Amino acid sequence: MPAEIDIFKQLLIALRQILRATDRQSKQIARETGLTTAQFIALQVIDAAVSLTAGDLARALNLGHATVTAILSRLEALDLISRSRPDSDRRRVIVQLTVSGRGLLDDAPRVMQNLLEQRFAALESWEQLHMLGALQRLAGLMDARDPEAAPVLETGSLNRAP
Amino acid sequence: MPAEIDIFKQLLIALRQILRATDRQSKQIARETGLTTAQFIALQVIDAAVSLTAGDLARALNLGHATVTAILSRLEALDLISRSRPDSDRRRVIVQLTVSGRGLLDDAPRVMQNLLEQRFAALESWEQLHMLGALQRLAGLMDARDPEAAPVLETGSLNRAP
DNA sequence: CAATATTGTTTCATAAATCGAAATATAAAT
DNA sequence: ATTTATATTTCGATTTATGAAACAATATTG
Repeated sequence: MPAEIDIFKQLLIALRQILRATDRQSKQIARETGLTTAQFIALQVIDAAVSLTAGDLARALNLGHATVTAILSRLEALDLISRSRPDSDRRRVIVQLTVSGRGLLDDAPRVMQNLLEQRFAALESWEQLHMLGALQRLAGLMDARDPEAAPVLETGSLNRAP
Repeated sequence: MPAEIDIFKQLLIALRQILRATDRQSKQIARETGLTTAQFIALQVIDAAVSLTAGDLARALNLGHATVTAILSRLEALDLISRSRPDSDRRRVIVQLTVSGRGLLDDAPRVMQNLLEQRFAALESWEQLHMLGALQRLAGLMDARDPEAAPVLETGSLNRAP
């Protein structure tokens, strides 16, 4: 039985490495754009979503509503996002990128992601699929609910606009 | 070429799912132990390392020295860690878990990790290796340096004590 | 219809995280 | 002995983060 435990430990080690790399990346890019990490990540999530409310954002970031309100206020003051209340339900606040916000993201030096993309593209096709399968499987396993229900399109309302 | 891009996008989606799940997990456990997220994660890293200094910790967490000093001071005030200057080099501060610190980690409800461990253990052996291989490969790809140099034991001085 | 409950966001107060720059202390180098 | 480099802390200032309470709009239901 020691073998199984060891494999799991190694899995956690690899996972931590990935987490660390991702974290480092976010912080670096945030610094280069002049934003804080939280602000930059929020901006990315807003960009990735077709349409989302303040509450959606709080859920997506695992943050409290109050925290998100503060972050949004700063991003709004920087003219990177806009808030508006839809007539359909005037309690909601829908959040959107402004032109400046989109510009910032477009200009953001995505060196790390591009590097990963390049390296990934250099892999054999079968290995890409392999890796994707493994990651999706893992994501399913980490889901608090049914591990078999690993819906690829499960990101809240986070389907990128075309 | 659209196929390759799509696979990469899906990879990023799965990655974000994993990141989100991990984040949610950390926050939940931290709350249940009465610590903040930053404090709990720091404690985990300290635990995982055989021996580490304040600077090591800052590096491992991708945080500034000043930040780590503050976190350590709070953990020390809670009697969860201890600081000491070794005679060999009295500039350094080596950080260690106290008995209480170890106790807290042992008692911490690791439900999510246990859940993952269970589900992972339920996989076929070949699939475990599969997944591990894919994760290690990905971790290598995300390394800012040479992607081929994906040393499994590359965690700074973070090799868990036996 | 009106009273009530629910939902979504913001305000408020407070603690902690975060950073850069400067200060301090030790070690290493010349 | 000076100088240079390393390691941590202190200081000051902003941002993050949270829960509770306040508000506003919608939904429910009696």
